[in-house]
Formats: sequence, C-alpha cells, structure tokens
Amino acid sequence: MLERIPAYTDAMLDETGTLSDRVYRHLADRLIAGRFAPGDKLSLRAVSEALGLSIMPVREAVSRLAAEGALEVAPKKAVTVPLMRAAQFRDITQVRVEIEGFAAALACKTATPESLAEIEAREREFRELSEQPQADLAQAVAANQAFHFAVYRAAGSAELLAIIERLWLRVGPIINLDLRENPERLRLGGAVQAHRACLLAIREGRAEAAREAIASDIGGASAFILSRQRLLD
Amino acid sequence: MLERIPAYTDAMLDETGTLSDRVYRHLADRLIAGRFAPGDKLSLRAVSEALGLSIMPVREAVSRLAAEGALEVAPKKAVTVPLMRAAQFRDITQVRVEIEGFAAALACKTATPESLAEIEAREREFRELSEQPQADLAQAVAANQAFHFAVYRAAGSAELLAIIERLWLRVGPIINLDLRENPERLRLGGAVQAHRACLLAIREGRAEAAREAIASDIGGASAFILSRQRLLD
DNA sequence: TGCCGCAATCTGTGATCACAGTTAGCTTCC
DNA sequence: GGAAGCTAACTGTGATCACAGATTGCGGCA
Repeated sequence: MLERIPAYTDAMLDETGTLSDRVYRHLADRLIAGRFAPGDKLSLRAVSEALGLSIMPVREAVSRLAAEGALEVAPKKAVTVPLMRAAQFRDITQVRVEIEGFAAALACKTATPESLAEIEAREREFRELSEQPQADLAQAVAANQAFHFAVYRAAGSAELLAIIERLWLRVGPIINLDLRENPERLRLGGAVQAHRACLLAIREGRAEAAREAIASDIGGASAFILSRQRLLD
Repeated sequence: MLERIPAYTDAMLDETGTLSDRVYRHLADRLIAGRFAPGDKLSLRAVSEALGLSIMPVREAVSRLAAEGALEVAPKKAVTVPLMRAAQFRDITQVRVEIEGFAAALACKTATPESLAEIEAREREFRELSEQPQADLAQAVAANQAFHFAVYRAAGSAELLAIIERLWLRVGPIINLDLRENPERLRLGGAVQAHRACLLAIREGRAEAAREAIASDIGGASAFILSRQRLLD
C-alpha cells in the first residue's frame, strides 16, 4: 500500500522518459512532500553528483521547476526553495480555494464508481493515520495529498489537475514545515472532518457542498499556518 | 501606442535577464500572439541560429515551455506546437471560463481608478479595431489579449495571472489560427459586446456580471472554433 | 513508372569545459 | 580579541562536442 503513495517512491528509479524528466519528477515529488524547507539551498552540481549524473539533466529539471515558481534561481547564486510572504500565501490560498473547490464540485458530476472507491479508500487511510496518537507526519502528509488528488482526478480534467499540481508544488514546502512544527494540528481533526464532508458530498452529488468542504479544508489549514508560522512580513 | 502591445515587441531585444529568459519570453509571446500554428515544427538549432545564439538558451526555454504544455518535445524528434483534440479544447475552455471568470469577478472588488482606466483604454482600442472593415487580424488579436490581461491584472493576484498566462500560451495558436481562417468572426461583434459588458460590470462593481461577460466571451469564441475548426477528432 | 531501401541529414539528449559573478572562510592588520 | 579585506571555492550560464534515434529524399530495382 505504501508504495502507492508518492512520497515513498523515487522517480529516479523508474526508467521511463529522459533523465531530465526523471530528475524533474524526483525533485517535484520531494517538493510536494515537503522534503525541502522554504529557504533551503541546493546546487546543481551537488544534486547531479548525488544522483550520479552530469549537471545537464538537473539543470533542465531545475529550470522547469523555476518556471513554475517551485524553485528560485538567480544568476550565479544558489538555487533556493522560495520563501513566501504572508500576502503571497494569502493570494495562493484564495486561488487554491477557487480552483480546487471547482475541481471538487466538478468531481460530483463526473465521479465514477471506481474513482469514488478510490476517494473512499484514501479518506479512510488518512483518517486512520490521523487518529493514531503517534502519527508519522510524512506519511500523514502523503495520505492527505493522496486524498485530495483522488478527488481532483475524479473531476476528469487534465488541465485542472496540472494546474493544481503546480499549486501544490509551491505550497508543499510551507504546509509541511508547518505540520512539522505544529504536529498537534493533525490531531485536531479539522482536515479529517473536511475530507469526510467532501466524500459524502461527492457520493451524493452535492457539488456546492463538496466545494465548501474543500474550501474549508484549505482555508482552515491556511489560517492556522498564517497564525502560527513566521512567514516573511 | 503599438509598442505597448506584446505582439509587436520582441523579448530578445530587451537586455534584462539571462539569454534563456529572453528566448523564453520571445517564444512565449509568439505563441500567445498565434505566430505559430498547431502542428508547426521548430528545431533547437534553427531557432538558435536565427537568434544568433548557441542552442543552450533555446534548449532551456523550450524545455520550460514544454513543461507548461505550450510545446511538445519527444526525444529525438522535432519540437512541435501541440495539436489539440476537441475534447481537450473543451476541457481547457471549461477551465478558462472558471478561472478567467473568477479573475474578472475579483477585479470588480480590487480595481483601482488606474486599472479601470487601463481597461477602458484597451476596450476602446479593441472596439475601434474591430469596427474597421479591413481590420489587421494580428493587431486585433493583440488588442483582445491586451483587454483581457488588463482585466486580469486588475484582479491583483499574481498567482491567478501566471495561471491564466499559461492557459493562453496553450490556446493562443488555436484561437489565432481560427481567426485567420474565419476573419468574419471579428466583425460579428460578439467579443466587442462581451468586453463592453465586462467593462461596465467592473466599473459598477457587479462581480457576477463581470464573470458572466468573460464566460460568454470565452464560451462564444470556443463554440465558434469547435464548430468551424478541424481540431483532432 | 512506381515502390522499396539505404544513406545522408537532422533531431533532441547528455557530458564536459570555460567563464564570470557570488559567497564564505581565512588571514592579516589594527 | 575583533573586524576588515582578500582569496579560494562554489554558483549558474553559455558554448561546444559526441551520440543515437528519427526523418527524408534520392537512387536503384522490379
């Protein structure tokens, strides 16, 4: 089961696609899973050495991630995981509420028995992980991601999915850093409740309720982060 | 005045940023402005020669555009401007309606006198161009883009703007190809009316009306393209 | 005359090298 | 002992070369 959760796979191991593609997926997965903290530096040469490659594929991968705002690269300076100002975080949150809420609403109309079963399985996994007193944080983050993307995939829009993936690439490091510093947020159960509400809404085809459930999930986490986390400003 | 319209500037000429950045903007501008048709091939070496550079900056720029779906690059095959299936075009249209509609609604609440004046100026330019019997198509497309982005900029969300730019990168070639083949669409005035309705809505702060105006603009053009254009399938 | 096949050319991918600007640590001087 | 300045290591950027697979067009054969 664990193998299916992105945080526990390494894109470098599957031998499909070019080296650049694999490095891109490798870094993207680690960013979404929060394995990098905002402000972290990484060097093309260091990464390429760690991966046993020349710097070319790393260069291309980093350049793509930079184009999507997932990394920042200033000429002749080290590549960094972006720091985010509070205003920027509020902006991206508002956009996520709109877009991910729309995807959830769409999923109500397009969900198939298969995708619904997938959503239910992910909901259960996340709930069970959250209820454990000593939850593995990395695992919980991955399970949360798995639930959300099960919903978004059910919407059946490749365009929407790609946009949402890019958004998660940017907020991944922040959400994860916050959860690491405030693990009690998991036990408060806000996310579990929102997921449950979302699941029920999709099961019953109530689009507006699904949108609100996702909005409250995202909004709740963001409000918490804005209150606790020292973002820039 | 014309210098302000992106289609008539060349990102290669401004000397800010790295060569890769400039090539990226150069190609992105040309894609949005529809200077490439779907299915067009381009070669790294040809582009780099035309620009008087080595292929490295072109490579990075193309790689970023490919990551955003604006170009397609299969290993050892020529880079191509993506062909789009009708289903894919419908998908991207639905997403544009939602996201660009949201941006317009947001603009109603965040517009300043300055941004409103900018929107009004762009609306007038596009209207006057459309009313000419022999409208320059490329100019009209650029003016349409200028109006839309004046609205989206007024929404004050950098995140939203970046997402919308990526969407236009993908639909640019298709919309432009269609207009070239069916120039009469411009004279039918659907776009002019929708723009006017959007402008009035923003001026009066009617968010829902602004959203509907943008939705009808996008939806109208897409319906026309789907009926006339031979997309794949 | 038409079709098959080979070869020259063109494709992106990856590695390596050179370079200039940045950073950080050490030395030296006060 | 502390701070300033210099140097050495490290940064991404760009160019060039080598390679293998795809494409294309020409020539020969039927």
